Amino acid sequence: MDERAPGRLLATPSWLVGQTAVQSRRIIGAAFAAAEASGYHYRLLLSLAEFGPASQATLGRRTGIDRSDVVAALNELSTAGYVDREIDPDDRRRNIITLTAAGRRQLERLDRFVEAAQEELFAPLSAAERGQLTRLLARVVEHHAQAD
Amino acid sequence: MDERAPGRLLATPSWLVGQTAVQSRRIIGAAFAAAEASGYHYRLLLSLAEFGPASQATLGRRTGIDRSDVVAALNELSTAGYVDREIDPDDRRRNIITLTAAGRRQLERLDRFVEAAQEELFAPLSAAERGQLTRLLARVVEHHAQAD
DNA sequence: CGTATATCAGGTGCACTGAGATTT
DNA sequence: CAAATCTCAGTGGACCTGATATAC
Repeated sequence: MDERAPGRLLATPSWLVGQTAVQSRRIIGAAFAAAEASGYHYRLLLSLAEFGPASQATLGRRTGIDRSDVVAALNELSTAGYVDREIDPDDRRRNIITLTAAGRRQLERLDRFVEAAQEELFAPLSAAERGQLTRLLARVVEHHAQAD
Repeated sequence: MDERAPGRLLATPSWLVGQTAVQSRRIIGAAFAAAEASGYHYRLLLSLAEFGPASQATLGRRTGIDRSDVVAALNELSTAGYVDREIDPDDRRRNIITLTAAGRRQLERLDRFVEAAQEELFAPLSAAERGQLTRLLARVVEHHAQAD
């Protein structure tokens, strides 16, 4: 029984990226599920920690999460007590989302999961190679982020 | 309005991989949809072209597609006339899937889409850098393929 | 007025799970 | 018997669309 992948797939970067993303979701998704969190939660908490309070629309643009999913994820984060949501008095269309102390602690927990997941996912690569990979992909991602 | 992504995300390889995969699906998915195809179709046709006729279980293992999705995708490929499906006389549990001439032509069409998509997706990278990226990711994918 | 924001309802592609029927 | 194969029904997370109400 031959289970090799087709050689042309193994030479196609877009397929390799997709397969790596699958592994990534398996590893990180399991850890996040155990913490009753999600990738959306992590991205939102991270953005709030780095840039401070923001409106939902801004959070969506910063994290690449759809406006519609931002609503749902913030509902969950809010009922868990990780963020506060209040109307902006200067522009009553907006909600101002603020990270709570509990939210900061949750982010630190999730950070450890993410850290461990990198280790597992990129186990075959040296630190220098991981740096290479990160720089190459960052250029690709930034290139497409500008085209919108 | 600040729309920068959090710096820690841009330094997290698993997130970069995921974002690149999203762009990849956008670009290739659109082309495949126009050809009434899918990523599953491409992978299956490619595997058949490289290794010849195979059972559905073998196809699933080679392409990383779930046995359940192999059934559905082959239904579509079969009604489109791109593959033949017949019972293996030596083991009547198995179906032997064979690529037709039309399937080979369809694969060539899809190949051109995939080729063009690589160009668009990895536009900011030189040929040498794309080679680097491919080699790094191939090692990651093969590492996780062995662990099953 | 047009634009931006927040919300809700739904749709899709992809990976996956569980169960059943058949054959080895 | 156990194990493998094929099939079907359904789940779930992530991404995306369209429509609505409100405020600027």
